[in-house]
Amino acid sequence: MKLELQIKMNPSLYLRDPEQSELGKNIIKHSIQLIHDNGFEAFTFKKLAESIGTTEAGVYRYFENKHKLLVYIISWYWGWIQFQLSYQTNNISDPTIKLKKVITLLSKNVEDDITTGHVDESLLHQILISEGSKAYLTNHVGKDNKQQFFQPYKDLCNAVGEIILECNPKYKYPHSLASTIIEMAHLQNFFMNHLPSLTDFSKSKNESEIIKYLEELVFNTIRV
Amino acid sequence: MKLELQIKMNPSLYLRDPEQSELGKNIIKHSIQLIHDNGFEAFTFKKLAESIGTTEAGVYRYFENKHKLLVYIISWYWGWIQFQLSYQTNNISDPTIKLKKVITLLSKNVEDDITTGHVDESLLHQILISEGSKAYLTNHVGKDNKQQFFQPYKDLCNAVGEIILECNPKYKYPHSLASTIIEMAHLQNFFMNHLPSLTDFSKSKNESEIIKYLEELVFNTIRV
DNA sequence: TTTCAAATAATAGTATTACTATCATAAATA
DNA sequence: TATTTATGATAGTAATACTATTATTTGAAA
Repeated sequence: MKLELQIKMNPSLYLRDPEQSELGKNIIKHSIQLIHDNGFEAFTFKKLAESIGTTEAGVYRYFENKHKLLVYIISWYWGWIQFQLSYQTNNISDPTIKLKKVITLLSKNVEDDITTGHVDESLLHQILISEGSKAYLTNHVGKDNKQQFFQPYKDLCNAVGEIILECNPKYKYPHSLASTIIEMAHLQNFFMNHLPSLTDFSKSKNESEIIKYLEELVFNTIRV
Repeated sequence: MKLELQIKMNPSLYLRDPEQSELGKNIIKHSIQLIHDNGFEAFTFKKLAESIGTTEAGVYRYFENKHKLLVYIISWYWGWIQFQLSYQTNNISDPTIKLKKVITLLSKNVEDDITTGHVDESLLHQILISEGSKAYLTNHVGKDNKQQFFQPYKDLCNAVGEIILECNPKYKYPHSLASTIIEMAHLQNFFMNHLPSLTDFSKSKNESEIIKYLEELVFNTIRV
């Protein structure tokens, strides 16, 4: 028997559930590849359809527009990270170790998880770095938020906030620090690779330095 | 005699210098207003031209495309912030006070600077919060970087890094911490207003809380 | 086995966007 | 006065982001 990890998605994100058909799974798989390769701006449903071997109309039956598709795969990623987090911190009682696991999980280049057939988590991680903030940096963020599009991100932020509070129950900014960790794990990675003078990791280009930087930042600020 | 602040811009960003004509200044002024009001995605040269009372072709004589125009106004903003920074920290010797000034300058809602006729810095500050990262989160970041499009941002990051080193010459991540401060001053503001559960400032929606959060973060991490 | 509904494929069409090109005119300058 | 330069007016193109229609396939219920 094969174990398959299923992540529950917000149905408002899609018109037809892409997990339920081959075409749907192909849409997810090829979207991830194309957005990774050419960036979200250059990504169109026409190119996606060509890459799959279907038609534009076929894609539109699954997703209203490319923004919802982006939010879908990003939500999927946060759901997967949330699962990794609870899996990896299971049975660990020391909150400091848990928090270090969080930082590492968010910063380190991910390996493809074979239990999720059509999703390449390594590519997804790269997409999150370059395109992640485009999910919410829009004019319609309020509307999207009302439809719970960002729930997986918020859930993760809450979970990380909880761990921060376990480390120091008196710390006043657990959610802000959590969102700072999450965002900076990605942004410092982007800077390291594309605008290295905005970081201090230029020579090695290794995520372990980002982890050190973030650990120092986080543990110095919560140990007041 | 009227004092006018002129910020020197990278000529590769424009085809014709917008500072040198009324139409050019109008392009900057109305771009800022439109991008602020509707977001960068909804912003088009056609709408801009209509808003000014010129034609699309007229705008294209100044800027090759809307992305370069965005990078232009963002660069302008960083240049202006850099000037504010050196002006406000002039004659201050205590690096701790300087660094606090930096955090406040980046976090606090800006007031319109009357010495810059056609630019509304308050709107620009809002644009930086919602659209700032779109300047570099592109496929062509490497090409843009080679053309020095992000020099004003890097210069600011360096200047802040210098102040951090004045506070603690042994601190290992001055540039990463500088870029973290700059980015988080904006991002926490965005979250506070649009996704409040990612922060701990929900009730007040006041920038002074972001300042407190960042000060605690920064001074705890550099005082090792 | 038929039948019937659902999913998909094939094709066409529209409004908008992101440009490029051309030509006339007005203003500035030599 | 001649001439360069900026602007205005208009047109046109390829691509994007969709919507609509019809035909075909597939797979499950009757």
